[in-house]
Amino acid sequence: MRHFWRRGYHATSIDDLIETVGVSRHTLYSAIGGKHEVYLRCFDVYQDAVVTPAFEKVEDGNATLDAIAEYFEKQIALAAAQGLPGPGCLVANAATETAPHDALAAQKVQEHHHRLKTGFAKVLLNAAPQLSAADRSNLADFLVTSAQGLWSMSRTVHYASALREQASLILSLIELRCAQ
Amino acid sequence: MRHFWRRGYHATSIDDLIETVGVSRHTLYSAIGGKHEVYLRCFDVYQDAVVTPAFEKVEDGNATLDAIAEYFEKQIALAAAQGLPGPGCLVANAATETAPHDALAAQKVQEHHHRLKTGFAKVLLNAAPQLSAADRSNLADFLVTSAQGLWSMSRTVHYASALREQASLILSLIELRCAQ
DNA sequence: TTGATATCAGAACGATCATTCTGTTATAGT
DNA sequence: ACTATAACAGAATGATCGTTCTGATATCAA
Repeated sequence: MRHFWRRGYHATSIDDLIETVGVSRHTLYSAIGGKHEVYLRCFDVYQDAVVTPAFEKVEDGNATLDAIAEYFEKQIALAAAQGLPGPGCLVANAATETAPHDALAAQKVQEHHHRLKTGFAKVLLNAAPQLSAADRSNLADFLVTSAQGLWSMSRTVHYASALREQASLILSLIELRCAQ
Repeated sequence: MRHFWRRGYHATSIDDLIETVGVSRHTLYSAIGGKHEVYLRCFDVYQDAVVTPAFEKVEDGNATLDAIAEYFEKQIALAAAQGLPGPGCLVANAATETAPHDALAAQKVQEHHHRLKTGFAKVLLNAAPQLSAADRSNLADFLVTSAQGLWSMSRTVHYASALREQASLILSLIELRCAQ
């Protein structure tokens, strides 16, 4: 997963995978099936290992905008810990690299976006109940797109501070809109 | 350029290039140098052929927020004309695929981001002169990140309407902030 | 201890990759 | 018309790719 995450699908070879995991070629193929199957399974691993720890507070029924700030901050801190320019987000990377030509990867991306949107929408329902459902839906989509932009940026940027400023600006704009 | 744009660097082969362009292998290598050199030149071609036509109004000294809306709309219309899910933006794709492991590509991405930021900042200076320079700089960065997010989305989304809603929401948030 | 299962290291395969090289043909200047 | 230059098609090369296959080794229940 870490190889696909950092280097992408095409730039990761079977040798990279078996060398890092310490498993034999035969085992990889007999147990999982091949490179593409491994890739697809990585999305599920990524959800459990990376997305859930940072995002589950957002998915809590009583979350506020702070939970979104915490999601951003956790992912930025993770990126900084792994070294910037960093790996970004496995799913965001897949959205640009593989999704347009890989229906199964595209489905994993869609599922992730749906998860994010649902979480963001739940927070917006708490934070700005006066907004229409359509407005909240659009704002949730906006947050998904913003996350996509942020994690793309984290692959080219050298300082976490740039990402933190971006994240806080996104949230301040949301707050401004919610206060309307 | 179109191959790199749509399929990315690793998924594009020399055969793809010479077949599409109608040039011989020998000519490609003697005239340009190799795959990587072709790739790097494509960024310049892309600036002239795609970015400038959509963005030059933003770079005009007297541009308003409408010019940014027009930039978004032109790129969305182009994506829709090429078929969604589309190729997105060559530079945005490079930001996630190659930039982290290719210093020269990373430089092209940086130059593009700087171009966008400078254009956006110029508009903000006209639209909201009461804001501090730091605020305008942050908002310009935000617009760069938003563009990155939008063009990433355009590689997974099936309807241009989703992109148009996103673009208009981004602009409405900017307007809200500028009216403060 | 035996036998079945699982995992191992590594060779082998066909395909594709980027790149270089070999002749041949077209073009353009004199 | 002649010559030099440029572009051509395509073979050849060495490397790497994903995948399959082979035989050896380890694990573990009976």
